[in-house]
Amino acid sequence: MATIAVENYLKHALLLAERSPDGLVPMGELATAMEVVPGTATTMVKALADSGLVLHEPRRGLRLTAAGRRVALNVLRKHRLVETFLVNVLEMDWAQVHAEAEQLEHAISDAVLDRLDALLGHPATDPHGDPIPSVEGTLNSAVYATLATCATEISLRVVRVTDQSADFLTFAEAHGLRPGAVAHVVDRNLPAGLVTLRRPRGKPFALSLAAAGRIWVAPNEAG
Amino acid sequence: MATIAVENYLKHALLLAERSPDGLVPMGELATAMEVVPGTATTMVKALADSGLVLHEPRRGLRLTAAGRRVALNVLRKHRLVETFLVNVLEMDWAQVHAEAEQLEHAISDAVLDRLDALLGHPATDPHGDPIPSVEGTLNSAVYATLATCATEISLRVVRVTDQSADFLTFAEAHGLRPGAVAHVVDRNLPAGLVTLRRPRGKPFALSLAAAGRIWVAPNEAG
DNA sequence: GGATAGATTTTGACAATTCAAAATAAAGCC
DNA sequence: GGCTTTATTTTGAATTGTCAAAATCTATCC
Ligand SMILES: [Mn+2]
Ligand SMILES: [Mn+2]
Ligand SMILES: [Mn+2]
Ligand SMILES: [Mn+2]
Repeated sequence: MATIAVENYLKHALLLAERSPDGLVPMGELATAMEVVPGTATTMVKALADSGLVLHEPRRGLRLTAAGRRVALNVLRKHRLVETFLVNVLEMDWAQVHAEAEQLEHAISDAVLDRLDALLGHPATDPHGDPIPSVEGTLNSAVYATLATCATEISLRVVRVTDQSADFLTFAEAHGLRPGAVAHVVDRNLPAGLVTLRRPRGKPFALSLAAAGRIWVAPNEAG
Repeated sequence: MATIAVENYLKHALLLAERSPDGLVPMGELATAMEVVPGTATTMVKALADSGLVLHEPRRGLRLTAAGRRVALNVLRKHRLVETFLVNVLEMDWAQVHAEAEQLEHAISDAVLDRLDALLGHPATDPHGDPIPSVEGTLNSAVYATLATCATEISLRVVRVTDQSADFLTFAEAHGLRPGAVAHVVDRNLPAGLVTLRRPRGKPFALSLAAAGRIWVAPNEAG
């Protein structure tokens, strides 16, 4: 059985590898994600390489092996199904559940995972719109436009909020920016770094380009 | 924050202290419960004593302090509420849930605990009839008769099954011996070490005195 | 009252995970 | 090409939790 530390390293390696064209994860990025000093990441990556869970390319970075990816996807599936459970069944605040899931993802057995999945009706995404890996180990990695990059003056549907910080999620929630919400970009002022939004029957409000970039959107078919 | 190991030691210390008249837990019993060699228990108990969670009486045993008891009750509450959730909501096998709760009890925050408690309707006992400590830290330690000691030929209600092993629980379940079930002792043969039971509309069946001692019963008021 | 058996403690060691700080490699810049 | 900056690795040490085996108590039994 993978230890909690091993599960966390592999999960973060997967998330970073997904955002990298060639799947190579620099050591420093992993260390930052894990909130450890670089030397600690090096030590752990070497141990993971010895267990066949990653490939270590010295001074370049690391890659998940098939075995490592399998473990990482299982942990990520647990994380996101737990978040969905905490929000949909226990009615917890979506800004809080990431921290809870960070612990629970290591304590849930595959048997409990299956029951949770059934209870929730086999959801495809978690409360933030993050895709839930399937039991078979496939992960929907579709990329969308964001409020920082999408067309203006057309109706949009929020599909994903890619920031786990409680502050940001509370802000998003306060403005109704949850997956499924409808909105459109009224104006984008690049020099000022501002995006102005409006939701149906709502007042226009502004957010920074950086914040807008964390909200993924699709054209609103029904809009 | 107490580590997982510390939480487990304190929880087992509490369970052993509850079954001891003066609250003194011999080192060997703790070591056996924790499945470690005696020296390991000594080392840990000294560390717990340094943190003010137990009192170490060398060569005699240990006692929980108020602080240690508080932590232990919180872990036990998590354990038993999780078991209840797994059986009542996720519909898992009551023989399986102890092992699952053994992990989950360390991953559940107090916030999640509160929500679970509300979802379950503030239960007083878990699926095995084990009392769930209250938020305030009280633990119902009522002692009942067992099938090995109770009167014969009167209607009984099962109130508790005090064995966490999956094998025993599966056996009990197969004979309908869950808390709430009604049965009576047909015969008790001490030399043979056998107790013969019968459930309403069921065939008589036998079990050992040792097994019978793990099933707690009360007179069946409605019987 | 001393030998003995059983429980407990001590000692020395190891695995896992981490940090601080020094050493090294790579990449980019005159 | 040598110099500088930055990322990575190495080294030495600490912490937590564990075991094996030796040492030490303590209660009990002639
Ligand atoms: Mn985690
Ligand atoms: Mn999420
Ligand atoms: Mn446990
Ligand atoms: Mn129980």
